Amino acid sequence: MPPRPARKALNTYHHGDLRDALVQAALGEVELGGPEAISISALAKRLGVSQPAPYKHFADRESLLTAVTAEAFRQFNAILRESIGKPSRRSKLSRLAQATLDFGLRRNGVYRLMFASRIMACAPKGSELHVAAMETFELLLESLEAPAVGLLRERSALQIWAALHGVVMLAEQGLLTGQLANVSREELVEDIVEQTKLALAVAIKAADKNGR
Amino acid sequence: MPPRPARKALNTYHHGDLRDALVQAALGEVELGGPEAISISALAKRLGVSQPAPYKHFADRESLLTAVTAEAFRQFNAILRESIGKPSRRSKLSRLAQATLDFGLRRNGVYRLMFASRIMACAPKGSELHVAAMETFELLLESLEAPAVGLLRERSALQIWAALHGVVMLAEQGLLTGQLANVSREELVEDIVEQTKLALAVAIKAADKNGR
DNA sequence: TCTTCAAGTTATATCCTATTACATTATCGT
DNA sequence: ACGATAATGTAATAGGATATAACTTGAAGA
Repeated sequence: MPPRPARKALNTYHHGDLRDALVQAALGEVELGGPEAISISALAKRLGVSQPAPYKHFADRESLLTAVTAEAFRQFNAILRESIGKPSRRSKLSRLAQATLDFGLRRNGVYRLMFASRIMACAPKGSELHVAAMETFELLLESLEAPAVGLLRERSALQIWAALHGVVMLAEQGLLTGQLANVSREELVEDIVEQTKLALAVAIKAADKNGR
Repeated sequence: MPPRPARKALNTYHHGDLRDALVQAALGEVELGGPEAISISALAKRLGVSQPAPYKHFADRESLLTAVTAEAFRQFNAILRESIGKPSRRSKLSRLAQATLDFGLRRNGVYRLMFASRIMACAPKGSELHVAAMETFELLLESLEAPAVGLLRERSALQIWAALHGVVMLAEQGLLTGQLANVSREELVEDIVEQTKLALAVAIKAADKNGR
């Protein structure tokens, strides 16, 4: 029997949905072993097609990685949207931050592909990938429930975003040692959220004072 | 003539200092193309030795990467030490932060190797690499000129460290768009430093109030 | 129906990692 | 000084990955 039911072709010759199957399978590999774990030929074997078949859908390994990264961002965005949406006693920002931490630690291979590979750096503005990544930042801005607007708002968002990344990276790399090892990551993230809110409040007060 | 003067052997057969030459050459490759740019055989060719020669010094590609990463940390530490040391009107913390930003953007391939590859995650405690990385954190703690001690001090250090990483990553990946694109990275880093100091001051005051 | 094109196939070139067996030089004990 | 031995090279080769070229199959529209 064919390795995948396929959407159209039930005969063995045409897979029917190879492009999508490749992206999904690759995402699975990345989840375990990070970006460098993706092997075109291994994926082809796993999906029951010949080794060069993937090249009908992706020009090279890099372009497959790009598609996989874009898909990862879409999945991440869906998770963030859900975390913001559900009612809770905690703030939207706090929920988004915790969801990011969770994603970053649980699916660290994927996270590294998204935020720490050179794939993103090569994505031109307006590309599928760049759009998906920008949407993530939009969600962050949305979750920042504060009266700040414009640059001040973006700066605050950036700072919390940056701090979050850092915690995920450092935690994953075993650099949270010393007394920090005894503090839960959730607590650290809450610290960051609170600190950002505090700084933002101070900045807004200062801006008001100048404004009147 | 031999490609490198070598320390001892002037004959062509023995390179004389291949291990170190490999690490240095690899560091150069990483600087341009990131961790995945390292190729054992390319390095061997570049250094004028046979392709399997490097395997006399490193068991496999990964173990070369580990040595390169450790060397990168030592170089980074030297830069940080210098930045802290030289007199300036700015605070030690600010100088260290700016030096980190500069390193992260200018030598981004190396930076990614240090903070965004899975190499660090595999380094056992006490290894050459882990020791070098811990020293970096020590320097950060040292630069944090504040009366805070113990956990509070470490938490503050972590937060500033995390935020710094985030800015470097996001900047490198072209995610500083919108109005943020018009703000210099140096300014963003200064924001982070100031914010951390503010939060720390608040925390210390709170701790004092509880303590008396 | 017949032509055409997207999506497969086999075969092959090239590059890289890694191992094995062998060669050469450095070092150190006697 | 000399000779054994370890360290550090080389050549040959296996195995796996990316990528391309040329051919094949079947789906879908004129």
